[in-house]
Amino acid sequence: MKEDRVEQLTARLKDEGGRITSSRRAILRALVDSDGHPTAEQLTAEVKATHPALHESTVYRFLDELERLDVVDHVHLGHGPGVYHFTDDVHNHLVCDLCGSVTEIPSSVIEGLQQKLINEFGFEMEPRHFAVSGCCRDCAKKPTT
Amino acid sequence: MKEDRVEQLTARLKDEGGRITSSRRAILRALVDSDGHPTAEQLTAEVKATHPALHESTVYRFLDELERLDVVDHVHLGHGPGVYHFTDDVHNHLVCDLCGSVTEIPSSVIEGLQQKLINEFGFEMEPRHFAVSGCCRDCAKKPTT
DNA sequence: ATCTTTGCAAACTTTTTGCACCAAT
DNA sequence: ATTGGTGCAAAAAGTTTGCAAAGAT
Repeated sequence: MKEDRVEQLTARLKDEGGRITSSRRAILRALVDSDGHPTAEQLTAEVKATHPALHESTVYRFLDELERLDVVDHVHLGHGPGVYHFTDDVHNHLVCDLCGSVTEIPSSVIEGLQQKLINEFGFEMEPRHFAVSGCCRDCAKKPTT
Repeated sequence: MKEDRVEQLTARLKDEGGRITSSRRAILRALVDSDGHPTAEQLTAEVKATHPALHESTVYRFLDELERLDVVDHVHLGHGPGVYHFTDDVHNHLVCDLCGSVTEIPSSVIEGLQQKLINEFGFEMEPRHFAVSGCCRDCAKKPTT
């Protein structure tokens, strides 16, 4: 349940010494409700509908806090703003350079590479902060416009 | 020879209808000389030493032009400014989230993933615009500071 | 002479910060 | 009553743009 999710997270926040404000609850709601990869701006807009005074800086600050608690993570999908998602939603992103479409892929797809990087370079790839850019199936079909 | 490289590129530019100015030649020199991944800012600083009037916007515009000609490419290694490199210098980057170090890896390392993405998702990964973030060998050793 | 390219200043986008006020504990 | 969170405005940081002057062809 999405309600539960919000409650669970506010409890977590309280545990860590954080305070629960209506802004925060509303931002969490928006984050839980958005089944996608919202930007800070989109979250702000969403919450402003019911909470007009909310400022973008509050959203950024709260998202930072949530990142510190390892609850959310942000990814750069391309040149635009970063997008946020829950850390337990583990997957990776294929971003099309041409049309900007985002395809989620299960992390199993990249496990091979992950292992190789550890073996050969001692590098622990962070699969969450990782977007693969390229050209999606649809754009590959189209003649170069 | 690096001189040759600059000549070859100016010739290429001329072919495409571009004009060769002293700024452009100097930017190309700086790009050829830098054996790394210079940012637009670093290139500007470099060239300004001998060409003080140069403006950052000129560098950006010229780099855009070079990208259009598929001579250079830019990569986002992390949160900072983009870095530029010649497209024929094909390699990939491992960027450490903690210390920011950049490890170049041969593209052979990622060929497996590349093939998998084509087979499973019809997605043509663009290996040049692709940085893998994570934790490098050295930082993995250190206790979390 | 023409048409690019340049330098400049100013806008723009995304994110961060300083500060006084407000609100949760 | 504390202390942390908020709104605001302003500053960063990186990049782009409009424009008139300068320069390459």
